Formats: sequence, structure tokens, C-alpha cells
Amino acid sequence: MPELPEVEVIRRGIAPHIEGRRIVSATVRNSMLRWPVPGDLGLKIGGVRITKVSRRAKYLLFESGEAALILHLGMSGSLRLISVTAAVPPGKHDHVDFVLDDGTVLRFRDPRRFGAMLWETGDVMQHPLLAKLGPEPLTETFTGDLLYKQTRGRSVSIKQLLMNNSVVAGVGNIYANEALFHAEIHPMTPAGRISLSRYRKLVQAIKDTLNLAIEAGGSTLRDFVNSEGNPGYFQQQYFVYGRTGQPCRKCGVEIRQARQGQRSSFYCPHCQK
DNA sequence: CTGTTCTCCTGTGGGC
DNA sequence: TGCCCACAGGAGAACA
Repeated sequence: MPELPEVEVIRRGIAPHIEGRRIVSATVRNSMLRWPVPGDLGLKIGGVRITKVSRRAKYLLFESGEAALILHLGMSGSLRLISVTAAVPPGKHDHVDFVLDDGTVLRFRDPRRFGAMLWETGDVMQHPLLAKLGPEPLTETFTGDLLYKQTRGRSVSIKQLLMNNSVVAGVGNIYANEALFHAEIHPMTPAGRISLSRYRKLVQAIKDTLNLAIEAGGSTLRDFVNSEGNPGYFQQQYFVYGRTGQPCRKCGVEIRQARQGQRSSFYCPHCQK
């Protein structure tokens, strides 16, 4: 699933091919994503020049002067660029195509259709999906001091807190688990009972794991044009995620799995307290 | 406000 | 080899 690092790597991969280009047309074959793709998307986006491809949390934003396309890859979404000469026929789950003014096609595929594609005029950051997001984890506004202040008196578990996008944007299940392991914090610890120094360590762990993943993805990044599969997706060497029953990479004790809010948590019972 | 539960969807993998 | 089914999960919506 595309986590924040994958989305960022995808953004970096496609931006050079899209920024400065005009979108000639859009073809929507299946509009039933998480929310319906606007029926008049093609009319609205046709002729629009994309000046910038940016990211907020796990949302990709294709910005023009006065409007923006908001794109979320959900669980199974992917983007690929197809050159005009390749003429690849769309597959079953290729729901949307954008034709650029150089003939390139940007194709959105999403088998599970948890993704989203919306059009917002005006200031895109005022869109309800984006307006209430917390700080970006990789910016300096996201600090241990902030998390500490924000969590006094709160009983929610730290793992679930990290996955709350209004607290910090775009930290998903994998990186919440991984960061808690590196910070040596048990995922079920109530957020209000964690000290300032531990929050500082946790925030650093979040930044480090995300940055490491982005670097790993960037280093293996292939060209997005005419590439098969899902360029931008990459398999990380995880410390706890998906490693139930396997030995902890630090101490050898078996990694445990538990359920927190309908979501799997993975942790080392020896390293994380 | 807080915290919890529900919901959308389909590919994958384990069991038999 | 084929079939069945639990499971996975981002995150907004709904609810207590």
C-alpha cells in the first residue's frame, strides 16, 4: 500500500513529466472511487496547465493557478505515464486517463477503489479533506514538544494517536509501528503518559524512518514512462511490521502482533516498554 | 471534544 | 488443482 514515502517518491517521479504541461483531456472509465469522480472532470481540467505537483499527507495535488486536482491512491492505487507511441490499452482497473499536451497519458489504476480524485477550485488547502490535517511529519513544525503538549490528559494509545491525521499527517500503520519500535515505546502506551523526552525520541524516529524509506525508494526509482508494474512502490526491510513470530532484529525475542482499532500492531515485547 | 466502530473494495494466501 | 473465505487496510463518517 502506498504509504507517505511511496507517495513522495511517486510525486518526485512524475513531477518532471507533468509540471508545466497542459492537460488536454480526461477520460473517466469508472467514477466509483471512494467518492464519485466528478462527472465533468474532463470539462473542468481540459486545457488546464499544471504548474506544480505537490503532496499533503498522502494526497497528491496537481495544482494550477486557480484550481487543483486532489488525488489519493488509497490502498491499491498507482500512477503510470505512457508515452504517445506506446498506446497501451487500458486494463480492468485503469479507471482514469489524463492526456497531456505532449501526448503522454497519465493513467490511474486502483483495483480496490479506496482512492479518490477530486477537483477543487480556489485554495486547495481549504478543501475539507486537507484543512484539518496536522503538521507534515517531515517539517520542523512537527516536534516532540508539540506532541507532548497535545497529548496531556489523553488516554488514546500512542499507536492510534500517530495514525490520527489531525495530530500528524500521513503516518500510516507501517511507519507508526516501525517508529514506535525505534523509539522503544510500546504501541499500547496511553499517549498522555509519555514523557517529553520520549516524545522527542519518537518524533526523531518518525522522521528517520520516513526519510530512510524515501531515500530507499528514490534510489531504486525507475523512470515512470512506459514502466510496467508499480514504479514508486518498494519493499522495505521492516523491523516489526509483518514480522509476527520472527525474532526481533535487536534482541531476538519473538515479535508480537495485536489488534488496535481494527488495525494490526507489531512490536517487540522486550525492546518496547 | 474523545474515543470507538463501521464502511467502502478486491487481490491474496492459507486451508482443505 | 480448485474452491472458499478470512484478511488486509486509509481514513472519513457515524455514533456513543
